[in-house]
Amino acid sequence: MTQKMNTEARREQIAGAALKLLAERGSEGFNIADLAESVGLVPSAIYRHFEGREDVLDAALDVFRDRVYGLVEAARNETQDPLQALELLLTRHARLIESGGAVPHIMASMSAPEGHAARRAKTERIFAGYVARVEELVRDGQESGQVRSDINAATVAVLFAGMIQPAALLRHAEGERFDITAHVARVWELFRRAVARD
Amino acid sequence: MTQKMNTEARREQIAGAALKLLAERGSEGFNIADLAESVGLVPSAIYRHFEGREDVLDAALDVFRDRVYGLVEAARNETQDPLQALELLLTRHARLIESGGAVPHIMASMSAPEGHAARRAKTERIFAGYVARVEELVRDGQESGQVRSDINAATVAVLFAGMIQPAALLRHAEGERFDITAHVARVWELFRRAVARD
DNA sequence: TGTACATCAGTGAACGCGCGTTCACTGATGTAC
DNA sequence: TGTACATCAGTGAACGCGCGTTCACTGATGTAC
Repeated sequence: MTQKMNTEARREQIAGAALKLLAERGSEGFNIADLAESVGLVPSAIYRHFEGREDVLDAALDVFRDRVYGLVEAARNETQDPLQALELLLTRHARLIESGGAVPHIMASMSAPEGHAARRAKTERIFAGYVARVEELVRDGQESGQVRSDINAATVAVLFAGMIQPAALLRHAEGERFDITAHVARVWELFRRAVARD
Repeated sequence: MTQKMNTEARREQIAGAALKLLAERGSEGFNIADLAESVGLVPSAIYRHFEGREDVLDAALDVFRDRVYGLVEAARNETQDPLQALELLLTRHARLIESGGAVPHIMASMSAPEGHAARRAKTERIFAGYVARVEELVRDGQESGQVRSDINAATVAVLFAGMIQPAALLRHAEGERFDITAHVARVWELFRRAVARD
C-alpha cells in the first residue's frame, strides 16, 4: 500500500499533478487513471480527496491561477518601473512555459466544452483577471509617463497576452526546437516600441 | 427519410458542419450524434461518408485550413502594399471570428490530445503554415521598405498571430459584449507602430 | 511507555453510462433497355 | 416514354469499449487511557 498522507496534503499533490497532465494533454486527454498513477495511487483513491473529475480540474485551475497571478505580483514587487515589470513578467512567463508548468494553452483547451459551464466560466474569469492585472500595470506606466497615454490600456493588455499565447503553442508544438526565451526577447522589443513614449 | 445526396456533396456539408461544432465546443465537446443532427441525419449515416470520428475531424481541419489560408491569399491579391495586406488580413480575420466561422481557438483546442498524433501534427502544420505565409508578407514589406529591416520577420508573424488568438478567445468568452472589430482596429495601430519604418 | 480503539487513506473488483461504431435492411434515384 | 434493375445513401437497433465512479474491505496512523 502506498504511504498514507493526510487529505489536505494529498489534495494539493493531486491538484499539482493534474495541472501538469492538463498542460501536457489538455482536458480532452486528461483522465483519472493516469492522474492516479502519476501520484502513485489507484484510481479510486482520488475519490477520497475529490468529488470527481470536474472537482479535480477545478482544483488544478486554482493552482494554475495562483501561479500565474503570482507571477504578476512578483514582477510588480520587484521593481517600481511598470515597463520593467512587464518585461520581467514576460520572461518569467516564458520560463514557466519552458518548464512545462502552466500554459495559456490550457486556457484555450478548457474554454470550450458546453456541458461544463462552471469550468468554462472559471477559465474565463482567470483569463479576464490576468488581463485586468496587466492592464493595471499598463495604466501605472501611463501615469508614470513611460507608456503612451493615447492608447487603450485594455488593448495593450490583450496584445501582451497575445505575445505569450502563440509562443506557448509553438513551444508545445515544436518542443525544444522552439527557443522561447530568444523569441520572447525579440518580441518584447517590438512591444516596447509600440507602447513606450517617444 | 432525409433527402439523399451524393456522397461527395454530403461529405463537404458534414465537414462544414463539423467545423462549426468544433468552433463552438472544441474537440472535447464534439460528438457524432450532434453532428448528424445538425445536418439532419442519423448518427450511423455519418459512416457512409467518413471512416470515423477522427476522419471527420480531419476533414473539418481541411475546411478550416482552406478558409484561413484563403484569407491570406485574398488579402495578398487585393493590394500590392504588404502592410495594407496585413491590415486587411487582420480585419477579415476578425470578421471570420465574429461570424463564428473558424477560430484560432480551434487550433489550441486541438493541439492537445496525446493519442491522436495525426490530428495534432496536422493542427501544428496548419498553424505553422499560417505563420509562414504571414512571415512572407512581412518580408515583402521589408523589401519594399515599409517594414523595419532590423527585426525578425518570424517574430513579427508570431506577434501578428498573437493579435488574433486572444481576441478570438475573448470573443468566445464574452460573446457579443466583446467588440472584436473595434479591438482589432486599436491593436492594429499598436502593431503598425511596432513594425513600420520611421 | 504500552495497549486498545477509532479514524480514515488506500485498495481492487465491479458497475454502468455515454458514445463511437457495426450491420442487416429499406427505399429513393438514376440508368439500361 | 415506360418498366426493371442496380446502386447506394439513409435507418435504427444493438453492441462493446473506455472510463468515471461506487462500495465493502483493509490496514496504517495517531490518540486515549
